[in-house]
Amino acid sequence: MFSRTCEHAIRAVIYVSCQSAKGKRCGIAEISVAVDAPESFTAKILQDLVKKGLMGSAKGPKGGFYLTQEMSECSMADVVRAIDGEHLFEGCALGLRQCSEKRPCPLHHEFKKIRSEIRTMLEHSRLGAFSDNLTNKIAFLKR
Amino acid sequence: MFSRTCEHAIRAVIYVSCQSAKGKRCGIAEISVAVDAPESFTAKILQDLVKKGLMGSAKGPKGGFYLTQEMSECSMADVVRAIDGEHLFEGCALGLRQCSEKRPCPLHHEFKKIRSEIRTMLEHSRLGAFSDNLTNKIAFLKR
DNA sequence: TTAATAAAGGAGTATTTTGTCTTTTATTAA
DNA sequence: TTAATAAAAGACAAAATACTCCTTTATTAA
Repeated sequence: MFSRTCEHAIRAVIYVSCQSAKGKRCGIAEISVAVDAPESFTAKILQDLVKKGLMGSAKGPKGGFYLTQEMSECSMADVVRAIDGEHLFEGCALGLRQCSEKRPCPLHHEFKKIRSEIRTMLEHSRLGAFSDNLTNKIAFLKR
Repeated sequence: MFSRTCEHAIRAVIYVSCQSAKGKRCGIAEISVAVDAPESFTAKILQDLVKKGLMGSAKGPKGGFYLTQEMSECSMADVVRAIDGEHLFEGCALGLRQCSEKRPCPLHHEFKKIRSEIRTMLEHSRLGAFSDNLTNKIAFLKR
């Protein structure tokens, strides 16, 4: 569904969002432990998210990663798009480059529904929406 | 969604099903052209499907691949399972190894629905069901 | 019974994805 | 202004996936 990189990204972003909600910045060391992802790889992924404006970062002591209020209103779909691109939302299930309504693959109509549900679901999930469940241990991030 | 290998597998199996419906066996050369997939790779993939009983094959002249009546009643889910394993149906969207109802990842409940729809859709798609649309050029397989 | 055909099997190569390591740059505070 | 901290950047390394090629085995039919 998502690339592994994207899985790491989503877990990290949720963790950071959760910490930001408590007014805390966090460093990669802390994040990578919290979401059980390789540290340097996580660093690279977050770098990417920062470049794409989905996360904030500050260098030096007291630095770290964070989400602004605005960022925490971004959707999961934005994160997925930033890392994996449009593929999940647009791509043909059978890999046909020019699969379309007019020239559909045999699974096109069935998958259309699924894809649109995935999209809708991800578009409606705000990054900030998961903090509470995490904080109250109703949801988990460790692999 | 599916691995590329699995995309090739599904396209090939649909093509073979379609030919079998017309009483024709087909060789890898023909299949790989029809579904626009690399020939030797397709050969390997079909080998796998044959081993797993989802397709039949015969060596020598007049040989080739085919689906029996019984095989054409298998589901797309069977093909996906044979190639990509259970992951699509079971795996956690965020890659948590022990994501479950009791210890869910933050997206667990949202994804549960999606996954079950994917499964249902694939379980209900019989391999034999696509021949007509292909034959009548209502659906296509070329990448 | 031999030649031709076609899949099976095995041992690779190539590409992409995942992940690491080291150096550089920016920020803070003593 | 210097030492410590922490992210950014860039160049690699490892692993997984995608794909190829060559040899072997089975089948058919002349």
